Amino acid sequence: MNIGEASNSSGLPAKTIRYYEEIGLISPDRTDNGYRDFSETHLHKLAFLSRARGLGFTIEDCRTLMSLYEDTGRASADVKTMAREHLDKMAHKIAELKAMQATLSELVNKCHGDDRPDCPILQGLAGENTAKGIL
Amino acid sequence: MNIGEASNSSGLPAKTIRYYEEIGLISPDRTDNGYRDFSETHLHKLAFLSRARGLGFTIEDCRTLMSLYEDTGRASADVKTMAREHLDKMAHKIAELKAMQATLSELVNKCHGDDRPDCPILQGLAGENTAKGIL
DNA sequence: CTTGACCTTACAGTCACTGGAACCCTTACT
DNA sequence: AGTAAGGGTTCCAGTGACTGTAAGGTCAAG
Repeated sequence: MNIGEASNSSGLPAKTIRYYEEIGLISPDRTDNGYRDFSETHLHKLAFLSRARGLGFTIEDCRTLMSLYEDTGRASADVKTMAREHLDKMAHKIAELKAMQATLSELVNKCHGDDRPDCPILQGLAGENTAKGIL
Repeated sequence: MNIGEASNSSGLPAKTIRYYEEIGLISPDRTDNGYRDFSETHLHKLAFLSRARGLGFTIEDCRTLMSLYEDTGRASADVKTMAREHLDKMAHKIAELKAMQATLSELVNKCHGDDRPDCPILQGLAGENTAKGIL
């Protein structure tokens, strides 16, 4: 199976699959003409990577997760620890985004948004309403 | 005022301020010895940039926001539009993260996390529970 | 025999910094 | 006058995870 089909099957762009090979996440065979040749096992790995990336794990996390997956003697605690650390990071990121969202929403609500230059958003960015403690 | 003080005053690392100069976001003067020299106006701009970046606006957004800030004939509608587009992106990002969080949480809850190899998290990543429609 | 759709590599670009090397300037202390 | 600490300067490379592009090889159909 060549890279186009592997791409369709995994949902990963062909470019990404080549990149994954370059960094050693996957090692497809080669046919005589030099084309990459993906087996079912390779497709399985690509799907695994696609899901792990889709959950926001870093490439290095994916590398670790793959090796845990292939290590039948792993301890599930190790996987759970990684996952929880990742959940912590996500929660942190969400909180950060929500804080930004709250601040900007407040400024947006104050801005009449017409053709006049008066603009609470710019004033907020310029620090002109520190008294109100928004930013 | 040299770059160290400008950094303290704005909260931006000196390296970042140099970078902002490099990309034309700010143009401090120079003293005879070649050191950057920041005026009050420059500090004001740096604080503006720091707040805008802190709200997640991209560098290019910051460039636009700065020029709107300096254009006393601007229409507040233009600023509001940018801000709303940014809010949309943030909302989208938050939703994405929450979806990941929900999926991974579910897997984590199923994982006993001990020294045995059986691991629903890895099974999920491997696509072994598509029947349950988690991933 | 050519067209079009595939595949290959290699290199540059993205975004917003960050780290590091090598060097210059200023101030304080001996 | 020497020196050491703690500024500052430039330039280049690296980060993460791709993505774009150029230049070219391969394959199946008409």
